[in-house]
Amino acid sequence: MIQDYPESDLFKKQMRESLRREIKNSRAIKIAKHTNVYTPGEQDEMVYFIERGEVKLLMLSSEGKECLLAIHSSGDVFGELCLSGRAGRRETATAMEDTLLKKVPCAKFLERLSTDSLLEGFVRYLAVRVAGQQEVIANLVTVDGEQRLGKTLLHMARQLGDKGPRSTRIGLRISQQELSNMIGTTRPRVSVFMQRFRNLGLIDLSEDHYLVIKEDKLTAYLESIA
Amino acid sequence: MIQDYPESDLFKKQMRESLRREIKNSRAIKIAKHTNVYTPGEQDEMVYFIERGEVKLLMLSSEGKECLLAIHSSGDVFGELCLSGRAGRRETATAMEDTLLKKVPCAKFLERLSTDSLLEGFVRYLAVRVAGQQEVIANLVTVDGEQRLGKTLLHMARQLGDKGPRSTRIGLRISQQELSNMIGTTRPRVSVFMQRFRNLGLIDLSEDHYLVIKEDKLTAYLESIA
DNA sequence: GAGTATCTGTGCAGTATTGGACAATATCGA
DNA sequence: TCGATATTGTCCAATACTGCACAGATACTC
Repeated sequence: MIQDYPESDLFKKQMRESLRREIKNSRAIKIAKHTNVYTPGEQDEMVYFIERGEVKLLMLSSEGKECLLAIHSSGDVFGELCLSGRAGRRETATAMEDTLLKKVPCAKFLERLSTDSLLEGFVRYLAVRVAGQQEVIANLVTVDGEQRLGKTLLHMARQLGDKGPRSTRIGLRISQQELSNMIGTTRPRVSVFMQRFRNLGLIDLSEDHYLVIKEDKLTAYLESIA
Repeated sequence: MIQDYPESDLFKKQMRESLRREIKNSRAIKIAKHTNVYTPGEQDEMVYFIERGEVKLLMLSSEGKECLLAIHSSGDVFGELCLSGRAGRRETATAMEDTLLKKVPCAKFLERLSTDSLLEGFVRYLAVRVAGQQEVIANLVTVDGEQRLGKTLLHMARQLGDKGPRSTRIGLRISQQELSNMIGTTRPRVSVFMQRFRNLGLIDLSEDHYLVIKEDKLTAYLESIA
């Protein structure tokens, strides 16, 4: 089961503050909805910080099928993989809404972490990332589409959701196509599963048509069909 | 396409040396073939260094299906995810052959990296790991079983193989069952694909029955069916 | 070196998934 | 507010995959 990482949340906060010190005088970049921040092969070597908006990371296969790797929202950092030392982006970063970004050269970012004694924290943060991705990989390998969709919804609820007492609302539209590109099935399939979840009361739509996830119920259901 | 990361290789060498300084006086642990180094839930908080042998990391789904996440061989470090700060292992680490390990408490490991000024290098190493896992995820989501098997073989050739002029020999038996647990298909399926690769001369068996991979040909074939 | 366990090749029936298509709905932009 | 665009629900035929089963080949054990 996917869990919260309070230590990592703490670090993200510290990283944010550290980064804000670094970028407070730089101008924010406006990215219009549906436009790219960077594309594969580009060598911008920048780490981005989201002031406002949402950015998704996509990877395209040689046949043009796309995989949605992650959705980042305000306060998040992305593009940090230029730290790997490998030149050239491997993914596309696209704004899902009008977005305000600040950017820092990757070397500067590392320097700043170092001077603020946050390198250990960043190591911890990356270790959490690796662990999380291992879980995603294990899910793709071992469980079926319905289960994967459910877990992905839970994961997004935790990451992007506004937590209520018994449910979590996701204030961002994510199409079935996008969901299918995260879990590796077809869009009609996602439609059927979502329908099923809805009928079972595991998820819901708010009046303003945002997705509401009943975490407890959905978790219980997923365990029951495991 | 999966690529080499020379920077990361350099760091791995440095990390190895640093680690050896830390552990040179500690006794190595013998792990017999097919026995576990650690299992899910265990809280050993250790980072392991492989002196000799091979260790595989497995993750089990609730239904008991297993996912093979990685194979590490001599000179590698594993178990470093205890750095995430989250208590308890999430995977099983199993020796594939009789193996000699040394271990360091995770806090000591971090301390050592810090005193040897290797934290930045470790950040880079982890960034490479995250990037590599993203690629694995994208493959699982976007391409079919044959393609995934091919890419996995190429990946293993680079990671574990003895490179020859035109081919790479993998000096470690990996069963079809294990392969199927890496790529998320069934064993008979892997058998068919392997047969096909063999007939097309993309892979081979050495006289001593080890797997030989013709990287160029296999790469070309995978692109041709993409 | 015989016996046992494991691994591989193969076939097949049943099932799940894909990849269209299309109408109905919801959302966006001017 | 209306028309254009994107998203969703649903269906269906073609196909890919699963989950067996079993014989033959290999590798391991004593």
